[in-house]
Amino acid sequence: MATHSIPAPPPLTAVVVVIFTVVEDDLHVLLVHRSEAHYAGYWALPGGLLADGETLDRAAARKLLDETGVHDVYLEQLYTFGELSRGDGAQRAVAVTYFALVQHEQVRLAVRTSWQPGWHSVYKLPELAFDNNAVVDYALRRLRSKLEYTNVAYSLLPRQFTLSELQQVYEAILDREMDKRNFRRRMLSLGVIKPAGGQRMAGAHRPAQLYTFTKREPAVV
Amino acid sequence: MATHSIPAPPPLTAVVVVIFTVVEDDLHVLLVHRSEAHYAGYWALPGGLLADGETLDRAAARKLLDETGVHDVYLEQLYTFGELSRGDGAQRAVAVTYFALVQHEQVRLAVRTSWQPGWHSVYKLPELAFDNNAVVDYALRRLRSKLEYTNVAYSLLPRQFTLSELQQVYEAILDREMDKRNFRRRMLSLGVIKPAGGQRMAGAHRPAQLYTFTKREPAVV
DNA sequence: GCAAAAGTGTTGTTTGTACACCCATGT
DNA sequence: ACATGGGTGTACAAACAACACTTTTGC
Repeated sequence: MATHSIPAPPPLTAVVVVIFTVVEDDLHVLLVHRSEAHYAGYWALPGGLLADGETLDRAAARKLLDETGVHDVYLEQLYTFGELSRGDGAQRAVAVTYFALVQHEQVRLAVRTSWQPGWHSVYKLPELAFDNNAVVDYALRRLRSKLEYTNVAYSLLPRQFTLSELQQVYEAILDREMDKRNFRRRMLSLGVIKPAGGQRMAGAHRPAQLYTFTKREPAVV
Repeated sequence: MATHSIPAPPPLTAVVVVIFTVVEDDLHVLLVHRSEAHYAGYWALPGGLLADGETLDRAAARKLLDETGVHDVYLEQLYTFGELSRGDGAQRAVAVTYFALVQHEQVRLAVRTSWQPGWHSVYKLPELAFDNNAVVDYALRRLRSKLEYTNVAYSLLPRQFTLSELQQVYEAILDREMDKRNFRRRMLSLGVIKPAGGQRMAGAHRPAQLYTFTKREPAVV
């Protein structure tokens, strides 16, 4: 318990980013390995302190760029955690969390021995540092909900894609199978995608039509 | 611009609460009058600094109790604002915003000459301090969306109420008129309310049946 | 008996879900 | 010719929206 005579310093402001990507029909999140004293040896979400003269959104974008090399992707503030247990043990911290959606083909993970950044399936996560498991759960709930009424999936796919690829992204995130015909009808009637004109020949089967998102920026549909 | 030699102190953590209530078919928000140097004379949302050893949720509940005397009402974190312009002009602040839903009959506003706390219609707000107009807009959007798929309205009504009273709350928040029959059917079939048994005799017309919320705690319906 | 708010049903439209077969290609 | 994934239509169910008259009371 704090005493009256020695007021605690004000909490630090940290920014934490849940970076999602879809790799081979499975939803993954980027984790780094902690070597600091507190929670050493645990996997954790990437994060860091807010810098001088930096807005929260810019700090989140900077962390994302540092870890993955990507920018201009979907990035949204999630929730701010202010549990007393947060921080390095001595100094308390308030953590403003964000989530981001990236194409894993565009990501170049830093190869720093100490951090070991890497993708982990959200459905098979280990016990993470702090309350990071809860943060991922929260991010996943938000992502699932946004997927239903926005075009956020644009940030997980290249400019052109097939309907099957789009459906695989939805299925990976929602963790359930969907009907091909209903999915196609819904995507087209909501106007989130439109035919791109080309085809993709891939393997011993009928070529697939290519589609693009009508907007590659956040939009409610 | 900050120099290299004199690092700015870390931002302070403030908590701001958008307190909504419905008064006579109109949605109101609680504002206080600023007398501090920065934005002196403007109306603003109630808020204050996070205290030592206090979680964000507790700080928000404390502010709510200080301003209104109520507790155990619906209170949800909204968004965290980290614009550089926030703060008292010298010291930067990060503002974690919350919104609360109260019955105005239960509120006892502090009568402090300097603050002049009072209810203002959200549809006729003046220009507020900082970006507080944007905060109220954001809170209103969130409230409207929650109203559609949760039972949050419980926090705006007494234990027993008539269907017309409930409908007036919905109409004040959504700012549109609704059909009596469809509204009644929906509320009952979703199971958010149930008949309380009694009636209310009020004026020269048929008495109204009383209802209660099946749960007076947050629930998704 | 009249004014005022409470209460009540039906119909059409839209949205969502379930479901099975043919098509174009490479080998 | 066959294996592979791409592409298409229909029928039922559920949810939602529009709409008007009768009931109970106080005065």
